Amino acid sequence: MHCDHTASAEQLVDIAEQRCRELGVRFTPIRRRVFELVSDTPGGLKAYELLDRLSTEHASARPPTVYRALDFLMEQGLVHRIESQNAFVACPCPEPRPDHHGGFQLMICRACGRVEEMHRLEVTALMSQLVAEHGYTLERQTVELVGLCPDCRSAA
Amino acid sequence: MHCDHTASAEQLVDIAEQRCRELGVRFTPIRRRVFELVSDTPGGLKAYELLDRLSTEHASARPPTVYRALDFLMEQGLVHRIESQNAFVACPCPEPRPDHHGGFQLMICRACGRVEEMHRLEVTALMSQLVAEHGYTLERQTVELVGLCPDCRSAA
DNA sequence: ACCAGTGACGCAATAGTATACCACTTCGCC
DNA sequence: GGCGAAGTGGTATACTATTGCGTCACTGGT
Ligand SMILES: [Zn+2]
Ligand SMILES: [Zn+2]
Ligand SMILES: [Zn+2]
Ligand SMILES: [Zn+2]
Repeated sequence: MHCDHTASAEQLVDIAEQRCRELGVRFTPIRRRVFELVSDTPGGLKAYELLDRLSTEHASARPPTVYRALDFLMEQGLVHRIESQNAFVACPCPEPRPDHHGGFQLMICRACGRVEEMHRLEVTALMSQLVAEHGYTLERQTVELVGLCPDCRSAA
Repeated sequence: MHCDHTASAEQLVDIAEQRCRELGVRFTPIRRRVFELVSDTPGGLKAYELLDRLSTEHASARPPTVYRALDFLMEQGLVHRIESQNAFVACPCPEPRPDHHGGFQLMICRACGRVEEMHRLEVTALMSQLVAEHGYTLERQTVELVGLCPDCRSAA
């Protein structure tokens, strides 16, 4: 039920490559590099920060370059968008599943920017029930929880 | 526990005015008009749409004009931001409370754009528990649920 | 090996969202 | 009336994201 989310950035890249092969989609050098950069940044990366870093080694990079790569990675469920911050974070799951795609929760430290991802079925269940009470169906959930992480809390 | 959310736009404006008086903050003509425009739009309004509408009657309106008004209204809890859409929606609560401020959930129809607001304590409780298990504190939650409303579902 | 079809990329322009800054006015208070 | 704080006008700019089009590279079938 819980996957462990302890994979290193390198491991995530290997897993992503493997996964793309299985799905028959192309993990091109640009996509790979973008995924590496996002994976290396625990707090998530803004698109133009990403562009800056990518530019240093890939001079022809432009906004569409990074947005296209991010769109691809999001479609594969390898990267998620943090809506409340216009930022992008790598999915830490070693084995992203389809049901996970629209059903994860992010926990964000407002002090240090750490982001942790959860995918708790109870949350999805509660949300489904909630919307059902109003006659809605649930297709996608955005859940972003902002607070203080243990480290920052004890520092304060 | 549940407030009814059936107030008309006019009623919401009156309530907001009353509320600002109580709090000792100024419900200026610009702020009032922005709140009216947002309240009149059930699916929420984008900032520049709002600017367009405001401009027709208030020629000197500029982006800062509307963002300042929106910031004020959000501080008072009269308007919420829909993070996943860069849009703003009026809080339908006749009596917004402080605990409500960071603890509401939005249900959004992807077909017609309707937005309904809920503030269910069970959700906040579950989120608090969830983050507590990871040692975090919870200060603010963004919960946006996208799906089909009853009308759009039966139409499909 | 050849070719057509598709998808990825390079590149320029533009659309859309939000803030910084400074001057001036209005308000509430003394 | 004088004062400080808050609100507004106005300009500029920063930040975020998409469109459109031409070209190139990979893929699959022949
Ligand atoms: Zn996971
Ligand atoms: Zn922290
Ligand atoms: Zn309410
Ligand atoms: Zn609908």
